[in-house]
Amino acid sequence: MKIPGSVSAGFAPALVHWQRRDGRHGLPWQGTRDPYRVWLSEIMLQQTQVSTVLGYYQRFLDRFPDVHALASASEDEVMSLWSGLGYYSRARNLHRCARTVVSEHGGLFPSMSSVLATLPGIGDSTAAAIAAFCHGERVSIADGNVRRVLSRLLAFEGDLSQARAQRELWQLAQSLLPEHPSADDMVAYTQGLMDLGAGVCTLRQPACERCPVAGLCEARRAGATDRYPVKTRRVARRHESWWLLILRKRVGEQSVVWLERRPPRGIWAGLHCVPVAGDEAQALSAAGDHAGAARHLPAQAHALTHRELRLHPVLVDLVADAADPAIPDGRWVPTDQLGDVGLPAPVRSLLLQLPD
DNA sequence: CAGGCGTGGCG
DNA sequence: TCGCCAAGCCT
Repeated sequence: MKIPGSVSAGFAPALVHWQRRDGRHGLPWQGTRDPYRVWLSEIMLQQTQVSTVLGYYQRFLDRFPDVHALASASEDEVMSLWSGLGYYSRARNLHRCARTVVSEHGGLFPSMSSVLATLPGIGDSTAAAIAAFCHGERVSIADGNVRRVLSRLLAFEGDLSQARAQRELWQLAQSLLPEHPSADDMVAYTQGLMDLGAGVCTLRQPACERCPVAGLCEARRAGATDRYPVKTRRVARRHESWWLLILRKRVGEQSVVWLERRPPRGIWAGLHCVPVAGDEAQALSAAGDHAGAARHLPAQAHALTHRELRLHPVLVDLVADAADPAIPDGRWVPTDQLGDVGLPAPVRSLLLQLPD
């Protein structure tokens, strides 16, 4: 695809100028070139909105002020701080990445995006963001904002549900970069792409009247911003029912619940969780002799990207001297220490609101 | 390469 | 309620 000369010449300067005047400047990961802080923010922001990340980011920085602190932590502590943020492989890769940076790079993040992209959890887009923000490297990010902004700007007809079209659009993004940018230019340009996508060139009802490049936009000229980005594939969401077995007992003043570790792959991989069964009979059989005391709590829906879960919590109170459940790899966790383990969001919320 | 992987917000 | 998706990566 060929880019009109006016677009390739005008886009980057207009975007840089606009970002400096009207873009976002107060986010906690802005105004620094510390690769650790930029990296942490970029990982958290993968598929996650700014408003969601804010609280997690500050807590992480408070606990792990630098890459050494993070590398020295246990994986469980990292997971507990990540709990609720989702896409938990990001947290494990974050931890692995910190250890790799310390053990193989002397505690310093590599500068070049191509080297950054070899680290766990850092793909091409995140590598570009880090290198552009920290060192002004002339590389383009390729996130959802860029795909939407550029597919409209160029009236790009490729189907972005296919990898090939995404690669093609990324090439176009590279060709739209400022020609001879200073480091500050690359920071403003990269941030500008994100700011434009997040606040102006939005999915629904884009605010073209506030857009600095509306005059260059092909979709706008055709009055067809809603046709882009082109995406055909739909997400098929499977419905499943899960029974959550909550085993609880009193130990002195406090109560404890039985948690096991989720398998290393799949949903909530590696997190702590109450035992999960595929149907009611299995759940009650896991409760063993105590199944008679089972209380069925209200079912709740929980949507994941590819599945729609219907969660059926079953609460069983055991006597204080009851034997441990015949479930491997589990342990009793005091309810007032649930904040210290990585739990899936619905499980955390469930355990925090148990009836007496 | 297509599919798997969380959660919350929005219209 | 439902579908879509948000600063994507890994296998």
